[in-house]
This record gives sequence, C-alpha cells and structure tokens, in this order.
Amino acid sequence: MYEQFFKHFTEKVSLSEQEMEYVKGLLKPKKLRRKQYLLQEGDVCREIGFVEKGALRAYSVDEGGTERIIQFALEGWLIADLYSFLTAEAATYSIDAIEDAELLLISRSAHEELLRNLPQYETYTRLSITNAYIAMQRRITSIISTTPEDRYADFIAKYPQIAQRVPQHMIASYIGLTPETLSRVRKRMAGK
Amino acid sequence: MYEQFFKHFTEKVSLSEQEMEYVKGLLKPKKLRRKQYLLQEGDVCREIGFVEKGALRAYSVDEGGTERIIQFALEGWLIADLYSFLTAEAATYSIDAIEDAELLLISRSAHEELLRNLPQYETYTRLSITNAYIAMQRRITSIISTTPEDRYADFIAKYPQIAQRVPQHMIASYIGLTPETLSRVRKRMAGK
DNA sequence: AAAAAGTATTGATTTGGATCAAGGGAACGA
DNA sequence: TCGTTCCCTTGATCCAAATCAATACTTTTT
Repeated sequence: MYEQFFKHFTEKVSLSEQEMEYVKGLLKPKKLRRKQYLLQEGDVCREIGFVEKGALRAYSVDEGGTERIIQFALEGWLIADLYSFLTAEAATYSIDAIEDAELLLISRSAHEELLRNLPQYETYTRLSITNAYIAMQRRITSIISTTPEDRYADFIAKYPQIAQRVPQHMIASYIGLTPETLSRVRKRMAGK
Repeated sequence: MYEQFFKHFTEKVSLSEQEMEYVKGLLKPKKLRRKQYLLQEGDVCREIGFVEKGALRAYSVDEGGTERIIQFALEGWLIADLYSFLTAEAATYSIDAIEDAELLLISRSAHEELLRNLPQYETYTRLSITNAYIAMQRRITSIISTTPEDRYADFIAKYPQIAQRVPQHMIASYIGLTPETLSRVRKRMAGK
C-alpha cells in the first residue's frame, strides 16, 4: 500500500525507518472506484492525493459543458487543486478516477506538520513541484507552438503509459483538440 | 540594488541581518541593456535571475522563426530556464531584456550552498515555484478553454502592469495569438 | 536630422480545426 | 445476457483565426 510512495520519496531524499513510520501515520489510504470524485469543483481541496495505483484526472468544465483536462496522474504522481488546498478557497478543478485507484491522502494538517518536523518532506515537495513546473512549461510551449500532429506526438513520446490507459477523447482534451480532430490526426499520422 | 529581492524574500520567510548579508554575498548584480540576452537557446543556463528593475522575457523560436513567449518577468520575479539550470543541459528558451534591467543572479553553486546552509532559502524557493506552478496551471486552462477575447481579458486582469509596459505583439505571442488577431480582438472589445 | 527599425492597424483571402450529425462497435452494469 | 452507456470514426459544412500584404506612426539609432 505504501510502496510507490516511499519509492518515489526515497528517490529524492533519504528517510530512516522511524521517519518512514512517522510519515505513514500521517497518510490516509483511500480507494476510489472508477468515475468517483476525489474533489468536486466548488468544494475546498482538503488533501493532496498520492497515487499508489490507478489513474486520475483533474479537469474543469467550461460554460458549454466541455471538460478540459489539465492533469493526469498515474502511479507515483501527486494530484490536487493546489491553489484551493493552500488557500482553502473553492476549487476550480474537479478530480476523479479514470480507473479504480488507491490513494494516499495528505491532509492540510499533515502537510503542515510534515513541513514543520521533517526537512526531507519540504525537499520532497520542492523537488516534486519543480518537476511539475518544468513539465508544465513544456506543455505550454507545445500547446502554443506546434501543430496538432506535433502536440499529439509530443504527448505520446512523453507519456506512453497514459496514452495506453486513458480514452482518446481525454487525451484530445489534454492537448486542446476536439475528439474528432484527434481521430483525424491519428489517421493522417498512421499513413506515414 | 537589493531592495526588491529582500522585500520579496522576507514576505515569505524571515531573515536576520547576518543572514541577509550572507545571502547578499552570494548574489551577483548584473545590468542588462534592452534586447540584451541573459540566456541564449542552446547555451546552458548557469544562473537564476531575480529582477530588481526592468522587464524580461523567456521565449522559444519555432521553425518558422516565430517567437513564442513563455514567461515575462518584472520587478520581483525570478526568471531562468529551470530545466537547463538544474540539469546543465542546453537551454530550450532564450531570455532577453525588454527594457533595460537590473538583475541579481543566483549561480548554481550559490543556489546549492543556500539550499544547504539556509533553510529559509529552500522555503523561499519552494513557495516561489509553487506560486509559479499555480499561475501556470491557470494559464493552461485559459489557453485551452477560452476564446481569444477571454484570454486577453484574463491577461489584462491578471497582469495589468505587464500589459502597460510590453509591446502588444509580445502579449499576443504569450496568449497564443497572432498580432493581427489581437489587434482585432482589442478593436472588438473596445466597441463594448 | 535623417535613416532605420520596430509597432500597430486594417483589408482581402485562405484554411485548418470546430461543429453538427450519424453509425458501428466495445465495454460496462443491472 | 441484454440494454445502456461510452467511445471512436467518418462525412459535410462552417467559421474564426492565420496568413499575406500594404500603410502609417513611433521610437531608436547614427
């Protein structure tokens, strides 16, 4: 249940056995069925989710009812509406499970306690968010720079695992295309 | 020369006088003329720039020669090609000054030394990047969700200072439009 | 003070992706 | 296992933004 978490954690910083036990005590396991919400837009995001197993997505819904996916999360990833989590304001994103999932939840109080008591946790979160930031910067470049073909190719190259596990129309949403366009893009690309 | 830096720093974490002096010793002031590069694509990004004065941009250039601006930085902002800075690989972005600028540079060795010796520095960088991450998430939502009108309105609402100091065609690039389209968008919006 | 470079606007035209619409097939749930 | 929902594809049409192009104005540079 905690393998993924400590695998990723100790890749970034080291932890003693006691420290691991201490951290474990602050994590709350949670299972989610496919389609079940971890967070709904408008609610306050009260915890960060670490994905032990399964797949989730964060998305917003525009006026027309179209879902815009802003993040996927597979095993080893963190997912939350960070702004809502940090400010306790209403979330602008919803998060739900694309597959049945097992999560470890870090509540706000646990987060603060860990930041206070365990320097490695601050380093872990700093490095995690730095990576997420860099990935997001590239994503913006990809979105504003390139053709649909390139965007899709970038996505496949970067996240082959996601491409295999997630419905195509969600990938379309993530890279800013309609499902129809993505379908045609794939057809065009297959021809080469 | 250091006012902005310590103003922003101490908004996030507290620093004693000695600590401030210590930090000062690790910062390298640098002046940049308009159009001058801080970093060129292909070079390794060797320092993070903190903007004391002036305005800069980070951008990439696509095959067609079109510049795609991925970040602006005014007084109080940090700017770098973080990926290149952290990995020492070739930068994918160029950074230059839009106006004459005064910077404080944090070299890699300074950065590492500060992380090692000054816990507040880690907190400062963690909070800075968290804010940057959240802003970027919203930017993605804005880019993939909305009409050009909304995107421009979002930009103006969020960065009125930038809108006043930066040429319009750079804003167009930042929000993913051609200069012509932005010009027409503005015209349409003025009519309301 | 003149020349050059940079900036914004407007018009005409093209085009690529969105939209609207329909069908077939697979996966899921009762 | 049957019915419903979900998912992907394909076709036809439309439209908004890109592109191409010309001009005027402003700011820098020399």
